[in-house]
Amino acid sequence: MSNVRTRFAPSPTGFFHIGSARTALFNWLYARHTGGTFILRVEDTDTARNSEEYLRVIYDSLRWLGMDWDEGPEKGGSHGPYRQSERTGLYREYLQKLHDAGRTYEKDGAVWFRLEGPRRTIRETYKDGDATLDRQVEVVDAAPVVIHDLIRGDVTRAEDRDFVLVRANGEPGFHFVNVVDDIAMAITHVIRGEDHLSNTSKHIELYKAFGVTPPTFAHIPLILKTEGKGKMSKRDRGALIEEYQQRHFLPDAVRNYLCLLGWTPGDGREILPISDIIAQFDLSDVHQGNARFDERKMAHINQQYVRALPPAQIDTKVTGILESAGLVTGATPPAHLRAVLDVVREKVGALENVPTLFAYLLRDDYAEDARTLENLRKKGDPAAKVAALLPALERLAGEGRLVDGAALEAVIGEIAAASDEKPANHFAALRYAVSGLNGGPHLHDIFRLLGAGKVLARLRKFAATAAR
RNA sequence: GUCCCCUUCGUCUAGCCCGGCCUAGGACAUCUGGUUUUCAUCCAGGCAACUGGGGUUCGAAUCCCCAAGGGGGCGCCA
Repeated sequence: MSNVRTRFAPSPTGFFHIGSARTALFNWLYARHTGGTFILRVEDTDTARNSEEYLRVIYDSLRWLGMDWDEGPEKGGSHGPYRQSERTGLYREYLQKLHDAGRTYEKDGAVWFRLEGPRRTIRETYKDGDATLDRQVEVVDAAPVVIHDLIRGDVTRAEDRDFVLVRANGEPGFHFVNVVDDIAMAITHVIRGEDHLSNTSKHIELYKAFGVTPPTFAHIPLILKTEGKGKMSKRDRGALIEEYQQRHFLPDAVRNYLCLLGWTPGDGREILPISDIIAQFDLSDVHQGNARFDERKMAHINQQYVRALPPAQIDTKVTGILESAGLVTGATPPAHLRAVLDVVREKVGALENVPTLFAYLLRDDYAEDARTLENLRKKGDPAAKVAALLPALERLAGEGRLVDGAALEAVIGEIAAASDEKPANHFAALRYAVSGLNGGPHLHDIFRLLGAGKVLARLRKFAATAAR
């Protein structure tokens, strides 16, 4: 055990952003690495965007990614309550301290924090989105403060304007509650996104006003859009953790990838168990530059994790996915399901593709890939090929040898040779006729799983589409 | 506009702190070949970077300065 106390302090917004997940992760990792305490605190001061449902999203996402908290909502702890909406008494108390120290004043119904230093009024242009505003503002020549940052070293910055502590509607503002709670919860390390770095001088001013030594800071790099300008926003593809849950990514894989965004394991491995990551993780090794999100790399890592899964676990996951896609029901014969799983297991990469890749084994109405058909037609009408093969295959079926790979190969080779073509095209035509796809398990495996009746029915149906 | 942070292959990065072992390494992506009569996997190989300019030094990706570029803050959002 150590005295390290980190916290993740999200506000309930209804979604869980990948940047938030990574911030939570680094806090969690550092706490686990040091044997410290990881605290979850919900910053729900903005009552307008607050609901129980939104809180669930946070809890579920954290748990899905395997980040357990030692103190926080649904867990308790000695520094609670852990929802800011339940801590108003504390904020009143701390506001009084600032008031008594003469560091507050009221303006437009809000309570402001008074910076110390000479004041003057300036006129400035300020960019707000696309608009450029021209405004008058009172600035303060406050003494610069130093932010001790484990990732960026000492950062010196002078805050130059007063800020709101309590809004006119009575709700305390972010900077104020954030600092008060970090003090009250005895947070030792504040690990957050670099977008907070400039605001940290406000926080240092508050710590000074309270007469409290600030915690150690660690401002981690941001996650940028895959393409284009700026950081990942919730509208970007891949920005929300929910998406990965829905797409059946493995949480361990997502978490592993997130670790790689802004940090590199010292031993050179990229894919490694969380216990090894915890052992190696340190804030001083976190990068300074922002990282671009790359879903392809995450997909690759995910695939590695899927392939490393024990067969029984793959089966369980695949079955669940097939069930939720309506492909496997109570009516599905268990023996058939087992046989399907045996071939799926060998072929599976991304779990999200399982339904589209294997529907034809479980149902007669399945999607056919138009591009595959198009490509096949470039090498001659595939339906004509199937029609040419049909009599021989029917004969094979009659002998019960349709699933015999060698026999199948011999028959197809013979017919192909007769028309002076490569057998591969005939294989592809048959495959398309029974699966609507251009790849998958061995043809004789597909035939075996479908059974001669279905195979011949599908072949006849497809052969009938041959141009005359 | 202003303040703060950052800058190695297309992307994530190793190396940088403690200059020479860097002909700059790995991974993803991509391309080529092999395995698989398919697809996926797997294997082998290729393409590809020290932002620019000054300095310091016998020697700089590594140290210093400037510029440019990127990111973020400047809200009675968090």
